[in-house]
Amino acid sequence: MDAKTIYHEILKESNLSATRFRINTLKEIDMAGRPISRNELMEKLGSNTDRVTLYRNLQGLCDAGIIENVDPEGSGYFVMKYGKKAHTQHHLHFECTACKKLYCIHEIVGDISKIPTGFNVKSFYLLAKGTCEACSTKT
Amino acid sequence: MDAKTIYHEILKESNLSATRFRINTLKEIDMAGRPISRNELMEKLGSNTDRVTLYRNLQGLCDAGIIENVDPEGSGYFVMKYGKKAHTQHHLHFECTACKKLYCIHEIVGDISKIPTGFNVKSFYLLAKGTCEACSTKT
DNA sequence: ATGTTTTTTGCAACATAGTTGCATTTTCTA
DNA sequence: TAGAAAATGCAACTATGTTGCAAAAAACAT
Repeated sequence: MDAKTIYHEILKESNLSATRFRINTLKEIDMAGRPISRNELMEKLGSNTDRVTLYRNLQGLCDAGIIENVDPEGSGYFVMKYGKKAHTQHHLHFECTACKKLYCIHEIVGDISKIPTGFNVKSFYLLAKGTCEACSTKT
Repeated sequence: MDAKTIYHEILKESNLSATRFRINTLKEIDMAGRPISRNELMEKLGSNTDRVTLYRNLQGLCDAGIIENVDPEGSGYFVMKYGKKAHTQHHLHFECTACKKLYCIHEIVGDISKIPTGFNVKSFYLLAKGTCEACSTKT
């Protein structure tokens, strides 16, 4: 089963049409192996990619539970949910302001249960910003 | 000493001109008593308020250390820093998606020290979203 | 208090991010 | 493979944030 067929299967399992656009999008997200931004996706998919179609498909893939947006505050960072070790929501994400990459820091987690009663929590994010080791050591 | 004079003094201490715009802006932020968004500020200051001037002044007031943006990820929530109990950065903020108000949840704090070495941390945020008690109980 | 200098304001224009509607194309189904 | 259903790509629009500059306001020296 080649790569194209894998994503075809994933889409079919969620009752989504296996369009070329969706297959290419999933392939790029999966190959990145880390949460990837819309802008980086645009670059990988080709600069002539339609912005609207990308927005709509990323939203649709999130709704279907195939991918996940781990940083809905900014412009979004998307990661595969399917078939990988669960990308649990409540660890820290570190965004490098230089290279724009997002790192998962599993050493720091949040405990929603300590939020006072009365608040109806829908989402919970831990985010740090700064420069990663690679960017910090550049001259 | 009336209210206007108080803000005049605060501005002068930071070597900022005590303009009507800045005094009104500080008054609204102070009266809110909680972190207030740019949009809410615009409403309070009057819909004919210039967007550019508001952006520039909020930035300037932050730079001067008079106010603080507790959510620089989204569109920003501003709170008085001066003369109040310190608004420490590392507790959770809860944003109500219905009324757009931001609540400080001091029960949950983050521990930056657990971030692995190599990462050069500049900022650190904890954010939850959902509905607050008032909005949750509305029909 | 008044005139001069400096800073701030308000406007026009621009840039980026995200959304909506719709005709055309692609994918699905029988 | 033909018709039905869904997705794509385009134009246009909204919201958010930024830059440059002339006019107005504030600060300052006299």
